[in-house]
Amino acid sequence: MAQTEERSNTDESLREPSVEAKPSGRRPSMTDVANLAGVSHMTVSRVLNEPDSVTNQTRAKVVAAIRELDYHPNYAARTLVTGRSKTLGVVALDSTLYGPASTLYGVESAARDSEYGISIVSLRAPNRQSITEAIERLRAQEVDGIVVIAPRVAAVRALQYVPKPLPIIATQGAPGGAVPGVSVDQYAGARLAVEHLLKLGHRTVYHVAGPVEWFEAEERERGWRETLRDAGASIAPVLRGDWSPRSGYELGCQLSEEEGLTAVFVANDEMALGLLRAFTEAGVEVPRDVSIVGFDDDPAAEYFSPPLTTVRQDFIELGRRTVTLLLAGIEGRRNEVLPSVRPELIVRQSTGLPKRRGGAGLRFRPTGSPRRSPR
Amino acid sequence: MAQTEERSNTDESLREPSVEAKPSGRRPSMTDVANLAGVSHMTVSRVLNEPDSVTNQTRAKVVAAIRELDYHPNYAARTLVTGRSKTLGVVALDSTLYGPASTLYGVESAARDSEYGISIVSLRAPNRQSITEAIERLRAQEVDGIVVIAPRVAAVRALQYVPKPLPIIATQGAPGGAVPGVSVDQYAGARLAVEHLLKLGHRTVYHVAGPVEWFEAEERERGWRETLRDAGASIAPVLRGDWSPRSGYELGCQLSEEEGLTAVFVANDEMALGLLRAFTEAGVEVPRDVSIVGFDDDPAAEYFSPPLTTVRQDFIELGRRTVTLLLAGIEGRRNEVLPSVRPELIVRQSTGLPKRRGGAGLRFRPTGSPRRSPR
DNA sequence: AAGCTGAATGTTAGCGTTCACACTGGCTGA
DNA sequence: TCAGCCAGTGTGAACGCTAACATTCAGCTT
Repeated sequence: MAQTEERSNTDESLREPSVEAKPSGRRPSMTDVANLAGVSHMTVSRVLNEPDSVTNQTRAKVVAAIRELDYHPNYAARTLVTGRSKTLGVVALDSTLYGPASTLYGVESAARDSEYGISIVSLRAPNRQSITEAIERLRAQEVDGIVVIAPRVAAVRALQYVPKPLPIIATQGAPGGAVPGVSVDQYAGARLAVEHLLKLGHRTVYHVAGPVEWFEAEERERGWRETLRDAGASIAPVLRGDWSPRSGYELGCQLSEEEGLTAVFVANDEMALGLLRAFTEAGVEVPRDVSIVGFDDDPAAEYFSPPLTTVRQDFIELGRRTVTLLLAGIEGRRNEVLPSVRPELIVRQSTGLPKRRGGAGLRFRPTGSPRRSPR
Repeated sequence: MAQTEERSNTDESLREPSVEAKPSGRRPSMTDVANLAGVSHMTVSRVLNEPDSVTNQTRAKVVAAIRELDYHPNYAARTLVTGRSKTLGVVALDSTLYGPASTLYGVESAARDSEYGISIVSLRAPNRQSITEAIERLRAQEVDGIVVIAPRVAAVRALQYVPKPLPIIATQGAPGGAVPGVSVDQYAGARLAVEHLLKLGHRTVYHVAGPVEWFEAEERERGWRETLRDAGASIAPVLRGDWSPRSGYELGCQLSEEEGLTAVFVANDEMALGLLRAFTEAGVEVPRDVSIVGFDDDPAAEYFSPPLTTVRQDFIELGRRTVTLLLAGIEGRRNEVLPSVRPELIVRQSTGLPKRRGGAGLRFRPTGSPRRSPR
């Protein structure tokens, strides 16, 4: 009864509006809408995809029918026939860090504005196989393009093995690399940080870098190194962490024993927090004894002790540009180039004038409670 | 030339193995595999979906053909006919916070293990309309079920308006609520925190709660309140933040002026950081003057100044159980109940014995004056 | 007035799967 | 011996959509 399969073959009167409602129990299809509106399913399709090719009057009827039935197009069917899913894949590594999480948010937001959905795959291990596997997985889901928020050198190298010409893009990727990328200008950000320190009068600046193989880490390090070089300052050996507060802490313990240290540029805020902690424990006071600059402007950075001077990256904008570029690739407009996003220095209280020259080594403090300021 | 469209119509000899390879330029289809293996497309389908219903020999041939052509099934076609996409939708609010980001990671990881993909939609505003819209969006993408990592009361209420019986589940949702949910036992976590403080000798504990409308906030508050009540302690009015460090800071400024305050239970680590900062600025020393306990165990908490005593939630496990429950719903095994995840107290250095009885108001350095005002 | 044009709409044939059923043919049991 | 069965396989028809082509018919041109 519910199904009316025995519709007569001589159906001239079929095109009466409202005849033949949707068989209840199933989601309404384009044909159901067409029947209700008294048009062909193709007209419904046109109303959805190229509304201008349909009369105002017809369109109104169809729109009304769509509303009445609460019709939603079936993406699977559309994908099957067009070969496009209107979905972007995102490969994320370590998405609990502030930076990647924000970038993901920016990407999602921008994709939505362009009517694209987002499928996400996290990486378990940051090796090439894992990346290849993630990409395969997304390909199987028929994504139209892929964003990689795992800007490691190895990752990008792995991308080159992607067999089919699936548009792919890396955030914070190497500018001019084999895989197109959009990035915040890490190099410029690093320069901002180091120049700030130099301007305050520090004679040189130490650097706690991110892990090797990460483009961001490399660019920040390069910015640091070249700024120092340009200023004729001496260049201390680089210390290398893994972005985590823990690694910052461990490196901080080392640094607190370093003679003559007055300023550190740390490659992200999380590590800077670890450094701060290590210095506090060692009785090194920031910024009195040592100035610290971070990177990212994690919302927490403002509440560190002391509030952290850092370089702000606009991750949302980064996500937005990434999607713009990827969609350009998908729609065939290759080779579009977007300028990198400018970072911004946020000066807070973790930086100050260098300690007066000739002071004692850092690890020697006046006896007594090391934390209490002499008041 | 590349395309071989003119394949003859009289193709009786077509079923010869290896005759008629896939027309290059297109992704191989099931039929291409079938032709290569000398079987029907249906046999290929069976090899993929119910391998046991096929002879070893046949299966071997088919598998070989699949390998040779590097065949991957077309999910869109499968989804179209089965009505299932093997994709889970995730609605996330504020996914740059540590908790939600970790949960997302746990969900993704668990979904992958069950061969499900993840589509994500972020919420712009935390209102009901936005949630409904997000769910609509995911429904359009034909997800098989939805996880909501935005455990607000309003959100869950919105879920009840979901028209079709789409399995839906909320992390950290109300146990026994209208929408099923899995959660870390927030109530127990709060008890852990407050009992710890009480055991140290604090006569009462203040509470900085999360925003109203959040289940987590409510449960933590309830745990705090009941523990205090059970201990016969007095209950101070609740302060309410929005999870952000900034709100913690603002509330901390207020609290630092509070007479008789010796212990605070803060509903998450980010706000606790803000509190710490406010106290530091006000000259209130933690834990000497005031003890603080947070919630979540953000990896950064260990490096706060001082390192934060907090309640650890296993977000990964939470994500895992959420997916388990959701898949049970999808596969028709409704009403499955999973026990909540136990939280764990991590004692660090932000808690200690209460200030020696007596003592002036908090913003004054201890000078040995009696604390209990002889009222 | 006949023919042409082109905008608006309709018809048909897939896209690559799975589902429901039909067909084999070797084995069972009477 | 032969109906009956069952495991293994094949056939054809959906699923809901869009692409490509076909049709209609008002408004022109000639």
